[in-house]
Amino acid sequence: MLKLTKKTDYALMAINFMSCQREEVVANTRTISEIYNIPLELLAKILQRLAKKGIIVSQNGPKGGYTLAKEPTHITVGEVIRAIEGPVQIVRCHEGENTCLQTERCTVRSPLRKIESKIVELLDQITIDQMYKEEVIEEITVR
Amino acid sequence: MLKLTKKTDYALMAINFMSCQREEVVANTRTISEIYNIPLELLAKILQRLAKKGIIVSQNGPKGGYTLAKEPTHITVGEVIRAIEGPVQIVRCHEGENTCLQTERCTVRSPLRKIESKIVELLDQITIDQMYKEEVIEEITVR
DNA sequence: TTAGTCGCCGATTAAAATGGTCGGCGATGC
DNA sequence: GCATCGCCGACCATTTTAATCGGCGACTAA
Repeated sequence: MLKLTKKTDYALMAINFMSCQREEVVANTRTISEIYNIPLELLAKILQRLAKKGIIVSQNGPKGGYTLAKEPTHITVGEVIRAIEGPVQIVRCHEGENTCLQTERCTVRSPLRKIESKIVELLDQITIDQMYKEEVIEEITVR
Repeated sequence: MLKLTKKTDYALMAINFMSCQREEVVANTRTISEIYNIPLELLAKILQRLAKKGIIVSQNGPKGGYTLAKEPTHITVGEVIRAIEGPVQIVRCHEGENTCLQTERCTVRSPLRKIESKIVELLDQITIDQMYKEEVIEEITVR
């Protein structure tokens, strides 16, 4: 269906929240989960994944939580999507791996891959802080 | 996961097949299903949907089948995707309809919609006959 | 130093979307 | 009129996604 998972939505919300905090203010999972009505355990997992991918940093112990690992101007939407969902693939089977029944005569895989790379290019151009500036997105171009 | 369904893959394969036929040659479901190893009943449904959406035309009776309703230069990838999957929505909930728990404070819907429209724009620029010309896709640009 | 807060992780269940199947009907050319 | 094809709705199977549970271990404030 060419759509993002809820996990990705949650991830973007959380990152946006952190980007609105002052530097060095740690955001804990519970707070974010309550503000946005996101199931706590689910959000916890998502944040852990983002931390593992180096997009956010965790701080343990009481008064612990998360902060952004880098400036909102250096985190791209594509990066977040890949952290949560893995690589963007609009068609599932790749050249090597695949065993789908259409393999031999598949006429769509290769052309769709090119379209896919255009989409990835687009997603990698948009940073978190740009997302919230209408004008900016209007002006984004993909070569 | 930001990916197309198999149905869409099948639809594109079928349309590509028809576009390779000479004008006025009807392609029947069984033939296409055998060439590409697509389950017959499933393909049948897909073609019916494409016909209903005016992308292909059906011809009933023995020796019946389908032909393209218009030139391959006038069928876009976006159009085919919408025919099979409905409107492209990278985030599920719309402004009006939605009842999701994050509605009140959702910070991602609106920005993601803008990205979505960029993707749609891209898909609507690529026609079936362009899909198979590498150079062309390389040159596609989204404003 | 220790208790409570919080992150970390794997396994499991529930819900939704997708893929694929079945059976009957209607049109039409031979 | 009958075999061949498209048409259609209902159904089941599979896969993906969403959400939950339970236990562990790290850290730091008191």
